[in-house]
Amino acid sequence: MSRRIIGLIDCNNFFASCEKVFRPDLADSPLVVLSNNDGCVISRSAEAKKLGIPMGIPLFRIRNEIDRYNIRVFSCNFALYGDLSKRIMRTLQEFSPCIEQYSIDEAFFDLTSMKNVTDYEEYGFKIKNHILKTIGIPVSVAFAPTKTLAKLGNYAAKKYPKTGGVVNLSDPARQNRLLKISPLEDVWGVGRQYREKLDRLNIKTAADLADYDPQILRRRFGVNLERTASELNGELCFDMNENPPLRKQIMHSSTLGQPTSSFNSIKESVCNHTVAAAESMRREGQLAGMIAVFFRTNSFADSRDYYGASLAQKFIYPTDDTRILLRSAVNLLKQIWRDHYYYSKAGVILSDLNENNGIQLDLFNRHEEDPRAKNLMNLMDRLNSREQQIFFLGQGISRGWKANKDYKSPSYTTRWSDILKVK
DNA sequence: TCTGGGGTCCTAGGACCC
DNA sequence: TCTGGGGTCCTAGGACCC
Repeated sequence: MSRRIIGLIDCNNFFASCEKVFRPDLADSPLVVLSNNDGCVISRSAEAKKLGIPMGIPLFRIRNEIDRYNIRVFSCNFALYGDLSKRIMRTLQEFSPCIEQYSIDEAFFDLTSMKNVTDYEEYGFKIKNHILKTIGIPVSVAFAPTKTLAKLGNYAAKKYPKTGGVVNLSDPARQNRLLKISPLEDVWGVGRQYREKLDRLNIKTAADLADYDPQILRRRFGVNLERTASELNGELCFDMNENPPLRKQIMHSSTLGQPTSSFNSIKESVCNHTVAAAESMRREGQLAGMIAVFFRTNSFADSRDYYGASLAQKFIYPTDDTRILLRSAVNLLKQIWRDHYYYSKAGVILSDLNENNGIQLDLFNRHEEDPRAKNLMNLMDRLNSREQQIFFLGQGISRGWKANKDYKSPSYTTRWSDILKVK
C-alpha cells in the first residue's frame, strides 16, 4: 500500500481577506471584521495583526488604535464569506478528486491516488496561485500523511514567510524537525485545558507529545488525544470523510442590539431564528423531532439580575414545516417568559434530526402528510434564497431588536442591488 | 454603555432491565 | 442483610474545533 498524502488548504485571515477582495483600495490597510452585533474582533488582516490587535477583543477596547492607525472596521457579512468559500471549494475540485470541506475557510484533499503529482511543493504553489488569481483570496497549503500533520504544516506555512505559504511534510525527517520547534498549542486537538495539564507532565512541544506513552495519554485525556499523538507520528487515525454525516442539531441564536424586557421583541427574535433554522434544515433535507427555545439576560451582568430559561418540545411527527415550528416556538416561549428582566440573547435549537425519507409510520395514528405544506415551504425557500422577500408576521416588521451592524459591506455577490458597478 | 455563533465527541454516573 | 455481571439509555459536564 502506498503512503497516504493529504493536503490542507486554509485561507489566510479569511473574513478580512474577503472584505479586501472588493476593496482593492484597502489592499495594504489594517482591517478587522467584527462579530455579530459588532461586539468583538473575529478576523484581522495581516496589517492589523502586526499592530498587535488581538483576536476576540471587544471593539470598545481598541477605539484608540482604530483612530491612531486608521484601522478599517467591518461588520461581519456571512453571505459574502459563504459565497467566496463556495467558489474556493469548487476551484479546489479541479486539483483533487477527493475533498473534505472542514470549515468555511479550509478543506482537506487527498492526493494519494494522483500518481502523476510527484512534486507536492510545486503543486501547492499551483493551487495557491490559481485561487489568488481567480478568486482573490490568499491561501496556505500543506501536505502530509495525516490530517494532524497537515494542520501543523499549514501553521508553519503561515508562520514562516520563507516557506512562501506552502509546506510539504511528506518526508519524515522534515516532520521531525517541525515537531521539535512546534509548541503544543499549535497542535490540532490541544486546547488551553489540555496544554496546561500536559505542561505539568513536562510535555511542551509537539515532539514531546508524539513521544509520550500513548496508554497514559488515553487514560488521562481520552482516546482523541491518543489519536492526535499517533497522527503526529505519521499514523493515520482521522481519515478523509468526503460526505460528512448530516448535522445532529441546528442552532440559531444571537445577541440583541439592545437588551429588552419586551415579550414582543424576544418573540420576534425567536421567530426569526426559527425561520432561519428551518430553512437551513430543509436545505439539508432533514426533519426536526424536537425544538427548544432559550433566552437569557446578559451573562456578564450582575448575577442578581440574571434570568435565563429554556424549554423543549418533542414532535410526534418530525417536521420541517415552518408554521408548525413557529407555533411551538411561541408556545414554549410563553411558558417560560418572565417580565421585568432585560434580555440580551435568544435563540432556538432544532434537534433529533432525521433524514426526510419517509417518516416512520405509527400503526395507530396514521399521519397524513399535507402536500400543500411541502409546496409552500419550497416556494418560500426559492423566493428567499438570495435575499429575504417574504416572511411570517411573527418575525415582525420593525425589527428593533436586531443586532447592530454599523459597518457592513455590501453583499456584492449575493444581492442584485449590491452588485459591484464598473465605471 | 459596548464581550460571537455554531458545532462535535467523549466520559462518568444514574436509572433501569435481565 | 448481603450477594453479581452485564447491558442500554439518558443526561450533564467538559473538552475540542472553526
